[in-house]
Amino acid sequence: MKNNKNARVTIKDIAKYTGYSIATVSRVLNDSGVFYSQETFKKIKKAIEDLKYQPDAIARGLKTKKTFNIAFLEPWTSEFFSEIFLGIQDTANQAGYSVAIFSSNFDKSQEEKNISSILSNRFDGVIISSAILNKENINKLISHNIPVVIIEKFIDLKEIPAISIKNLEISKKAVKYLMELGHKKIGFMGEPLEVGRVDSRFRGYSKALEEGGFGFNQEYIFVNENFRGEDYARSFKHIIENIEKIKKCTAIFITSDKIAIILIKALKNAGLSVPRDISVIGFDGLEISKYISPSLTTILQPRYEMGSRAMGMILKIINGAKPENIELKAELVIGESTAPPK
Amino acid sequence: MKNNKNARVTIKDIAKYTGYSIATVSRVLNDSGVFYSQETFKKIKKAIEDLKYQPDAIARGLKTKKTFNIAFLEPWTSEFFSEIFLGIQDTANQAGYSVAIFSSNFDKSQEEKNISSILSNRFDGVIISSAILNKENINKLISHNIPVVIIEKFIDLKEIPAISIKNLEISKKAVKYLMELGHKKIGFMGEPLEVGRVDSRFRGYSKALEEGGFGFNQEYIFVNENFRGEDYARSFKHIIENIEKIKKCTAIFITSDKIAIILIKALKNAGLSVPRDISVIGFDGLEISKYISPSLTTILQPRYEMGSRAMGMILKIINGAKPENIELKAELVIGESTAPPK
DNA sequence: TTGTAGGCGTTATCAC
DNA sequence: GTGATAACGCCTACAA
Repeated sequence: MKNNKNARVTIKDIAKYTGYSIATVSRVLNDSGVFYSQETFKKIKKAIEDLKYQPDAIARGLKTKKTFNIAFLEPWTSEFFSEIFLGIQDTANQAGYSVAIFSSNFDKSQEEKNISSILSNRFDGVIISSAILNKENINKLISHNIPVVIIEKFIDLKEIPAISIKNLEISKKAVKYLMELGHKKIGFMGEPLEVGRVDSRFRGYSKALEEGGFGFNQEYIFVNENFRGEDYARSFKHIIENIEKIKKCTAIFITSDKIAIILIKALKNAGLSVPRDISVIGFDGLEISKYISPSLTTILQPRYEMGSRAMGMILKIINGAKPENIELKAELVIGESTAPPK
Repeated sequence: MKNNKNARVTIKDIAKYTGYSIATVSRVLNDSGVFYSQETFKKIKKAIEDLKYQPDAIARGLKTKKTFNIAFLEPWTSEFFSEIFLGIQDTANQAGYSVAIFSSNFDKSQEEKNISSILSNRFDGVIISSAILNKENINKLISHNIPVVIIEKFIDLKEIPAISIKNLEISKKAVKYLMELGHKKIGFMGEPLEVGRVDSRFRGYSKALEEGGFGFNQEYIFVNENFRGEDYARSFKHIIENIEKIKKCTAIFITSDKIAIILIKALKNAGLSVPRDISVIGFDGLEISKYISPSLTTILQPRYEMGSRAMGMILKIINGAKPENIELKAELVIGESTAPPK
């Protein structure tokens, strides 16, 4: 039963090999009930083994309209997304789905291509944890009726279920912690407010100051385009250029561990030490943040859970339900980068 | 021309909408020559716009046996793989291919699932930059005649084209650099030799010692299972437990930046300072390594190029050629973590 | 319990 | 230049 070339083994080959019809083979393949005898089942299963048959998801999908593939959109394959992805994958696998990652590399036209590929390949669902650079793209997905869930990003479409952490609450808590240490000149540093959930983090920061009876000081706000993306050097340069202003703070609350790490380096370059001269709080709770010196005080996001819950939402939508938005709790982890002001 | 439900717009709809046959529509779609008039072309193009038609890659793939999808296998979505992926993607896109990432999360059964999904979904090529935990899996791919290329991993199958850096050469150079600084007690730390290309790195280390007239000292070798994977805590613990032995070295060459960073922290915990007490050289050249203190002396791998060349090899195989193995040059980047012994 | 046949959305081989 | 029509590999009524 050798095919001349390397032609795929199909359901037809199994049928010929066993003497059954393709219909029966298909039934066994799909285990879809009891419409075959034990013997038939065994014989066909054996043939599948013998011939190393691999079902053709493409042909199947064409017929069934289901591919059992989920797409995960991230901006960059960084450590931050690893555990989110792990959570997604575990939950997906359990339900019989596979998940493929699409990275936009912060590029608009790449995002376009990814969306187009997802559409063409009929993914059954899309989990987005990447800034959508072009809103049109998301409309394409929903207009094709593909279930979409957003993780920790702001998108002003109420129909799309979202999952995020309690950014405002935890940010407030972090800043209050700084206040409790005795800090009065507390800065805020991060990407532009429209990125991710930076706006909520900023509101948490403001709220904490307000509730603490502190005035809001524009001088202490370091929100800048240069912090966007993955260009470490650009962030570093920007900090160096603004070091004099930054030095006026005794503590800074930052929207990511990455920027926090860069800041600490820049301060050191300028002859300042963390936390002796300035305290620093990051955001994300990356593993690496525990192993640098000083280790970071940071906000740990429950990444695995964010992923698995997001996938759970997708499954709900696939099953016709309408999931509620979810807000998970984050945790303030105290490291070595914060101390009372001198 | 509204379909009752959200049915996909098909080539048939376009045909009906324009009055042409599906055959003609297909021709225009594929731009496959000049077998239609300008007018036909325009009309059909317009209809595609009007109806927001998205070609169905699934149906197309069923017929053509080509999906124009490439799979990239990584063990974990870390920063290290970002640029490799970027290189792959750029080259793939240029040739009209999309690439999806599959992460095994260091899990054998997940790897199994990924391979199975890739097979079922008929990916046109697979780029592997993940340890293959089960060799059977790779055989599945080649027995299905799917082009495979390996990046920076050791796999004992001569038929599979591989791309890597000159591990031996650059490792030797790094260790010689330590010797030039005056170090005599130089250690080697990393994952078991069968991981990735650790064996070549170890050979480079040994060779440098040998050529320098140094004896090889088993006491200075810290190769251990605990350095495998992404468990920072486990690596840290292992180092702490062996700190007395490690202290006997005045310099250590390490197989990854990640372990190097953890080592520096552990040494600090033990009251030792890098590079004052011990010099450290990492491997990979991650961005973050420049922004910790001390910044790492490390070996920079040309990640983007590794990716784009790997994709180039896949394209060659698809076109029927047999690509040669490639060895790229890496670069020793001097940071703050190395100094003469005290 | 099993087989026949039509169709999923395309492409490709024929005719016209 | 354009239009029927048969595949591609699978699923699924409908028959038997």
